[in-house]
Amino acid sequence: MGPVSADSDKAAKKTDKRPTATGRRAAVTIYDVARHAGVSPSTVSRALGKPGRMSARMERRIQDAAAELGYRVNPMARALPTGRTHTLGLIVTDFTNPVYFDLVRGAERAAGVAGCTMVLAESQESGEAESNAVERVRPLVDGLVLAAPRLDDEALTAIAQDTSLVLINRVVPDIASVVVDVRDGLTAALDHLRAHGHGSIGYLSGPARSWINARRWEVLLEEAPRRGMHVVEIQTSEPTLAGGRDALRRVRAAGVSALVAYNDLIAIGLLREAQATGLNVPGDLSIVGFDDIFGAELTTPGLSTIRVPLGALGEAAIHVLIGRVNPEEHEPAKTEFVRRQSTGPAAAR
Amino acid sequence: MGPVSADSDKAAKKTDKRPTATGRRAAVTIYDVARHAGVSPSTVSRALGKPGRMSARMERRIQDAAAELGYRVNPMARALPTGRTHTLGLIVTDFTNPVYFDLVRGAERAAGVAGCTMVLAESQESGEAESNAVERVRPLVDGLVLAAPRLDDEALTAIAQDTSLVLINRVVPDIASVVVDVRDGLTAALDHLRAHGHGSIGYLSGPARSWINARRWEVLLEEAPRRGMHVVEIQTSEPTLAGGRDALRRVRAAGVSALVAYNDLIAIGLLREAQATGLNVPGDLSIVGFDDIFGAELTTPGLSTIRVPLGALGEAAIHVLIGRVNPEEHEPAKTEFVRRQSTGPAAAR
DNA sequence: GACCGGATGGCAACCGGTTGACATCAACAC
DNA sequence: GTGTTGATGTCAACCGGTTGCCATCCGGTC
Repeated sequence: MGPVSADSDKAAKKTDKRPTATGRRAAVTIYDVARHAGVSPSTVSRALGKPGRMSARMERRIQDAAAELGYRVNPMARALPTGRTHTLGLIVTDFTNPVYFDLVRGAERAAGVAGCTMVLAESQESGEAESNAVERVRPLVDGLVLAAPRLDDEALTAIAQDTSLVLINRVVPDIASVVVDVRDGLTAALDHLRAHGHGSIGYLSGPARSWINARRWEVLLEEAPRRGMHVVEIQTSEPTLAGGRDALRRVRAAGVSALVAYNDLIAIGLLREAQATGLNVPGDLSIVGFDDIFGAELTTPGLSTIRVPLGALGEAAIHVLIGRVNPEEHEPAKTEFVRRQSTGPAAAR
Repeated sequence: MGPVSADSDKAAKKTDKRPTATGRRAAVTIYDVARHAGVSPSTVSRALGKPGRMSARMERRIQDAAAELGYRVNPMARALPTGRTHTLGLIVTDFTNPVYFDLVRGAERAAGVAGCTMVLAESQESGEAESNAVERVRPLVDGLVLAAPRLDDEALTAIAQDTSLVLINRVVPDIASVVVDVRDGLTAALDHLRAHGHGSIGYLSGPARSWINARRWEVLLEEAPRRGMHVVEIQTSEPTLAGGRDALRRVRAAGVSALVAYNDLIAIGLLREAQATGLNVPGDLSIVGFDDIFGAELTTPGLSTIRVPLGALGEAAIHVLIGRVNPEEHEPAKTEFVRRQSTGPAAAR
């Protein structure tokens, strides 16, 4: 399994000709393979990259030589003339947000299957940081996935000009994107709440720049009145546990009996703050989260939530990016209401 | 997504851009900058990379030209002659394990500060997948961080031969590593349990190949007897919620009154399974987790656990890797016992 | 005025692949 | 025998930077 030929000490001086910055040994190149197989480097390149261009015997011989020497192509060197790096970038807003766990995994798996490696960056919920992250990875990658970007349409369009781009949970004209259809899950949640006597619900909103936040609110605005329910938007300071906690005052002031939150973090934050102040969930207040992150089922009561297939979303984004799936053909993933114990009958008033 | 740029003949523009293989515009090169500034490409390279080698006036002029054209160095092209890619790799065992999210963030931040980008891969708790992941990213990176690797010492040593390597929570002779000192947190947890009358505790162990699992167990073996406490190892099938749930039978059979788990996932799994079968935590069973992941404080009762400074660990690994910190000088991060509600007085027997 | 040495910028050879164009050669038809 | 053709392998020119070495120019000194 050793990638280094046994006589390397004999040729130590020669191998040492190009020590890398870290003082490691230089890798085997196609020139080494070519010499070993008695052909020219270009022939090696073709034997390895363009099957069928030459006689099967020659091809075989070269492949054997390559295997014997433990040759591995140098992605950098390959990228230079071809312009293709076989690397894909994924930029998320916040690494520590559990929402992204599955998304990152889905993307990484799909990339791996396609023979690509992933570079990852974080935009920290800020447009500027996001822009920097994009600029940093851009020259390195064949394509880029932005999850719930905070940049405006114009900036995204400019990026798409120079780089293939796929957005997750964001729609911008002429840019490919994969989105999840929130209607199914949301209507199921509304039906569930109405069946339990909730006539007036609050929406704990997410970041103002978030397209998916606007989308979720929009669907609620359509669907709640259709069911004879009132719905109000309640601002949160940030899409985190703290943001949920801070919203309790406004929730109580709003006088709603049930809430749908922009995400599970907000929902959990609110849940715990409500309990801390002596409220009973779901007795006094029903709470529905969004995403079904790790942790949503750990709370007591378990958080009812609208599950988003995050892994599938990440995977789909990569498939669209590498052209395996036509963006128009890509069917939005479905959401699903997961009933746990944080929702129940509305308190008699 | 048309692959052809429409205006390729508008080369008279300020930034003349040629179409590339992917149909995107080619980036500005040092040749463009050189022409624009009226100097040779090598001079541009030096002006941008080796300050002080030339007159300040010339340097300024070239920098201005570069800025005006929006020049950005091509990392691939730079990597070829120098052998330095300014990219670092991080390989974790499982993306969806919340343990890693702070670690990834810490690493990514440290890398960003050092002007490096991160590539990320997952080894799925298997030595073979880990090996593949290493092979894939290796030619791409200047250095590699392996978090809790499952490969054996020999394989790791072989990797370190060709690539700078830093391990997290694993010690192998002659390979740099950053580890966390579990003794502080563990002894605090033991003291806490003993003070509550627990004389016999169980250790819910982690993966057999995990160095840090062995380490945690070893410290328990040393410290528990020293306090007059008995301690037994209780196997788990996997370091996940399911692994914790499955262990309940063995826990009951062992007749211990308190448990320390290899990680929080196992602890939470056990906690919930115990509750599901009617046990009271901490009334019948005290449980201590490990790591303090997101979610540990969400359970009811909140999980007492031994906090590991994950973010600092990831950051430290990168600092060691890029040589900012001498591995010998690096002081192990401290762990800390976080008392919540899953631990309490031992039941009278 | 001739000489000298440091500062400055350019030439050209890489790094490790890819690829269009071409040389070579055997087989085959005429 | 010659001409044609297709299959096969090589040559050499890139891709976009970096860097050792050399040419030039400048001011200053004897």
